[in-house]
Amino acid sequence: MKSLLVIVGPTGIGKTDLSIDIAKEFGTEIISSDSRQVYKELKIGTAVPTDEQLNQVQHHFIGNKSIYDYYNASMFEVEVLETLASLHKKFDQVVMTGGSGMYINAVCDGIDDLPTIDQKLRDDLIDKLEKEGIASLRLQLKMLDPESYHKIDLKNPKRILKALEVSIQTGKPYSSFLTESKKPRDFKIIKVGLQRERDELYHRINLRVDQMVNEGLIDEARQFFKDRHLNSLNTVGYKELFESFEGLITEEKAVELIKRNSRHYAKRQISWFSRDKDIVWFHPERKEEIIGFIKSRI
RNA sequence: GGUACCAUAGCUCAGUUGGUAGAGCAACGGACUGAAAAUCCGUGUGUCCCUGGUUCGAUUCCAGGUGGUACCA
Repeated sequence: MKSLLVIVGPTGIGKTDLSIDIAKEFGTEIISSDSRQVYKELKIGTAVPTDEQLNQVQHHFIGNKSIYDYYNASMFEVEVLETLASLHKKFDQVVMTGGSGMYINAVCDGIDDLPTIDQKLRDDLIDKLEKEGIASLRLQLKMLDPESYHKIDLKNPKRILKALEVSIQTGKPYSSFLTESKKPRDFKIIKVGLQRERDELYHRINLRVDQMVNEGLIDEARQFFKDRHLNSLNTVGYKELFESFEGLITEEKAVELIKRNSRHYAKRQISWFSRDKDIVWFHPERKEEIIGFIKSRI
């Protein structure tokens, strides 16, 4: 049976290097599952693999979209399944690595089918949120979809917006679209998680941010200052620099915040992945053990 | 060497007229179904420098010690 070797872990843990080694070991290619590395304009701040690394192993889903495109986890699911099907014709194993938990889940378990939301409706709801406050949206949700109202986090505007968008556009409650079931996949999924001591991880993150700055992160961000409202640029490493360009904070402070926000991001990833009981955890330097583990499962 | 001041959370510091303590930042824990590097929720984590004294009780008062800072030599 064909398999997908999924390598996960927080930002800065060492996924890229290990994945290349694993892909070489199995003579295969890599699918990136990173919601920001898909944007071709964002290179330094998203820590995409170097040209040298990209030349060693064929990568997919890196720089294949533009920051001006609309993109989401469901689109990622569809596109990856397509790519994976064609890769599996050539390779028994394919590696997938990245830190975007929701994107990974979309590929491994699938997400329920929902309609694409009309941009006008989304804008109107955001407008309503700004003008009338979250309480107004809550009330509307309570009427349109009482089940979601009881289930979702009512303090989180994005959750309420999502449920409302779907309920309004389809005329059916958002909760009625949720099946709470996994989509079957015709390949085996093997999940490897990477972990290190927290201090060590944070040290690596801090160093990597300094390195990004040396490589020209500030210029890269400045280039897209005009596009700072785009969701694709609501990203650690860019949003902090935009604030410094606006004169709200110093550049030095921005770099400090990038480090802190990257650490916070890493923590959120750790929380997300630790819930997945299928993941087997290793230290990134235990390459032989990891390869042995994969071979025992395929 | 002398004098003065200081020593409280990871850091910077506040505070307790004697009843074991708090703020900012940092940190920690969690949620997550199409914007997810997003968004949201929760948590003080402490030999109050050490030893002895006074006291029912000392982080607080007293003495000595240790470390630091400033000034005088």
